[in-house]
Amino acid sequence: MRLYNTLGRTKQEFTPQHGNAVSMYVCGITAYDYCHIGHARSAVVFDVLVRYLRFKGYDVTFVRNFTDVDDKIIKRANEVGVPSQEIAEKFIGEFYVDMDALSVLRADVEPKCTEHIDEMITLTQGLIESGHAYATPSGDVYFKVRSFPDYGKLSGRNIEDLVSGARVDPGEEKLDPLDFALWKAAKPGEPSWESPWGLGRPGWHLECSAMSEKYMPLPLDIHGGGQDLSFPHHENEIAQSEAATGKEFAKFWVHNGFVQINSEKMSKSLGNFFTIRDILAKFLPETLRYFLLTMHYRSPLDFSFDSLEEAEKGVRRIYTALAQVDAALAGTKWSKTPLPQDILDEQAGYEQGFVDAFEDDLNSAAALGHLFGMVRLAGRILDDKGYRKAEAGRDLLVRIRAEVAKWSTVLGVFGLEPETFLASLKTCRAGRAGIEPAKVDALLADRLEARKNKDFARSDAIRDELAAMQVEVKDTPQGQAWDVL
RNA sequence: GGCGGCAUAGCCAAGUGGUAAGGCAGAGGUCUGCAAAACCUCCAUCCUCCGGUUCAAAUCCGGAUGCCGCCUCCA
Repeated sequence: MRLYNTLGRTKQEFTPQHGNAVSMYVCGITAYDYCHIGHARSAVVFDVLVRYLRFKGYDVTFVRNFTDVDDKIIKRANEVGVPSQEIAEKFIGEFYVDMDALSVLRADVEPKCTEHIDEMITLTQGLIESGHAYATPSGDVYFKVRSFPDYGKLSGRNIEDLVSGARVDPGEEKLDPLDFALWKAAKPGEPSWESPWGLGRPGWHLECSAMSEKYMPLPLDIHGGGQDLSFPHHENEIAQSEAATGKEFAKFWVHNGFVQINSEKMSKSLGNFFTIRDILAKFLPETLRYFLLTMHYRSPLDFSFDSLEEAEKGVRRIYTALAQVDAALAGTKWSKTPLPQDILDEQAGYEQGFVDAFEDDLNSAAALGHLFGMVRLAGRILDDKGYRKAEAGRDLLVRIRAEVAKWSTVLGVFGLEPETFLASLKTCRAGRAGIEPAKVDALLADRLEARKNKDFARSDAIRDELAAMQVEVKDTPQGQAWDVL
């Protein structure tokens, strides 16, 4: 497959270095708060990448870390008045709740920073010995950026450009403003560990270098993360790891685009901030996951509840079609009517298109287009009285159903029983609209009575009343049904 | 100031130099007591603007305009 590599800024053919094995490291969360929609996007994007690589038959080792000691965690802990480790553990637990809801698979290894202090100390020591880092009198250790000539190769910056933006905070003892902390001397009230430089804790960038190398050989096949991490976090990881090992750190750098609100960055200070829970209070997890896949992973994604509602309609359309296909396949009598070749060709085209889309830089948005094509084709078969009862028509529906099932394992969407999903969706939408099902049922009973008496005026009046409640009545062969308007 | 990204129909959105996927909305139709739902069909001669390269450009190059991101913690 072709993958966009930030290192080089081009799509490149992805081939694992060692046969079938793929090593992939993705920067996980800093556990200090509930996950927001941006975390959801990153998690889903890389989840789909892992699922697709496995689908292609690769043996993927996927490592995703937890940052469980960090300034933000400590700050939060101090506000609440509990140990920082307690905050980290709580939000790691909450991370799993959200990710499980979104069908994001667990990584093979999920290392925590605090469990790899020794590795980080060893790495830092090595960097000091080789002249790439230095300790200060107060017990900090900094990486000497100018000792690493390739610094800036990922983000396309050169050292001179960076000088103007760099700054030294009061109290720092950097030899050069560009240098960044590998190890921070302990301050009162902070968690700390023994080290050759006294009590302290690791800097943020260090952990990914230490943990990725521990679990996978360098160079990594793929290193991923959000676009914002490319500088300075990933740049610093490269500097640390390559300076320490002399090996290339990662072959492919994959970065997902940001989630925006009204084309602006989401941030707590702007008040345009949505957690995964905020969204799942109103929408099904599968709707959110589908929504995230309707845009290419590198594009900025503008989030709004209106777009989510649109996505919800899309998911419903697919599941509704699948339910109808399943119902038709329950039939038993089949004719010998053949299907025209162009219909078979069309289906083959969608199947190929789906693969091609994923092969071209994980283009889930294009792939979903082909899925809709298949579903439309199924609709045409079902709509044709001859085809829907023909063996050839049945075979095509079976083929479409199998294709959807196959891709649902990659997308992590459309894998449920259609009727189960549609029932959940109805409950979800009714809840959002504030509809009381008992009240609806009572009115429907009255309407049924009126219809038995052919009192259509009364029947229609009740229908209007229900419509005012956002309830839409449908008269089906099986009787009355309702849905949310 | 430095680095980078994006501009495609009413809205969302894919698009790898060869003649504009898909979704939502909208219109027509089938069905229905009438509806709704569902399904079918239709819906951009054109891709922000101006130049250029090419037999051929939404796609490549140059310029303009607008929006956004990174350079400080950030998915």
